[in-house]
Amino acid sequence: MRRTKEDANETLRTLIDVAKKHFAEHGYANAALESIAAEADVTRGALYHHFRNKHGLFLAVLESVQQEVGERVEQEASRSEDLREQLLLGCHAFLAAAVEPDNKRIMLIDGPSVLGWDTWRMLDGKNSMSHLREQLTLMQEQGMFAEASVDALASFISGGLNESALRMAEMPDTAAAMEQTMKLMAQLVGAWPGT
Amino acid sequence: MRRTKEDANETLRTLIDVAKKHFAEHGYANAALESIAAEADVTRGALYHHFRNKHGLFLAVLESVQQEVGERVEQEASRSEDLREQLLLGCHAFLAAAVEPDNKRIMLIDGPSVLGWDTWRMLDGKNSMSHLREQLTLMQEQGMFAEASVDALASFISGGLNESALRMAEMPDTAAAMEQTMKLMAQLVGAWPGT
DNA sequence: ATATTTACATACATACTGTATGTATGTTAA
DNA sequence: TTAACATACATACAGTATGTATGTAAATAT
Repeated sequence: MRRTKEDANETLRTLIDVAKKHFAEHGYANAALESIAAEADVTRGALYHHFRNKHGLFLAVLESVQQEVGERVEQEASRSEDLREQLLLGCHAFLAAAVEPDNKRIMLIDGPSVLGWDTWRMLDGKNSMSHLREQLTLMQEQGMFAEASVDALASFISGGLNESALRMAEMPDTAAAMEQTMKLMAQLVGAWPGT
Repeated sequence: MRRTKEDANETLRTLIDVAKKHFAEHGYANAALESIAAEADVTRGALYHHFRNKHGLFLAVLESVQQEVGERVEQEASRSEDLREQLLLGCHAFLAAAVEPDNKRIMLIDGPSVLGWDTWRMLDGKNSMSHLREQLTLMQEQGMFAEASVDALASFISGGLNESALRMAEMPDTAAAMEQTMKLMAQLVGAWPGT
């Protein structure tokens, strides 16, 4: 039985991967730890060895998802030197990542419900949300978004993007939906007074 | 035992009210039907007589909440003749309603997770969301929001408002938070090209 | 080489949902 | 007016999922 430390890390990652799939597919509530463990070729005992409880497992999954999405956003945004373009590229990357079935439900739907909004927000703050706020702050320092509160703006945009992603995911032509949403974002960012 | 039809209606409404409280306080997952039934002075048998299952009870609760919020939004919006003002008044009413602890979690957090986003969206579409879309359509017919897709815009604003409400609810000074958010909304709506 | 910790498995307790069935009361129609 | 039926519950039970306590073999530390 008992394996080496590396093997343990592998089962841990396997558990996260399998759990991610199950959470995305069935939702948090309907994902059974028994099934997850079985598909990872361990028993629930192993799962409870690596994670405190179901919440802990979900937290690990969400962290992994958010980190990956955050990296994609940052990477795409960095392809431009223009602040406004950076923001738009970042939003595009976020939307593209968020509509993926594996990410959608975990990030946007079950996340706040399972962990509570404040915890979810803290996690989000360590990833995509923090980039957004930084970017908006920079832009405001350049005179954009005149008197607006950056925090309020960041929340609004973040929520708007989330809901847009969910809408996009339900539409038959995702590409067209993306274009609609990005055109809207461009108008929004471009039209702001004090630009 | 057995009561009249009116008594039955009363227990039904009591169940919804008590359930609303429990769902808001503990969240859907941690609200026990046993406790809800007990506080309504019936057994779970009565609950299962009136509702198909826990989802059914939650659905009834959410419908009640959304309808009430929708009415408040519509009423406030109707206090002006100006399309833009109507929109802002409606948003203000929505935010005011959404930050209330009893409504927040049910509407904005657990709703999509418990019922699935599509079902939640359908429900939302019968209430606040439909008003928003109608309003935006009217405004676009007057030349506002030039080329933007009304659907995409409605989703974005709706999501933005939801997230803003959640942020506001966490802030110590809700009134100040409301002002920030409304100033932002006003700028957003006022600054749009094609106005 | 032995002790101890680690990485699991197994067995069990608990809690909650859902269902099946029972029962008393209201309702309706002959 | 009463018999037949429907309604509004209560009670008891089964199923399922989480979580916990304990056991065990292998790896690691001493």
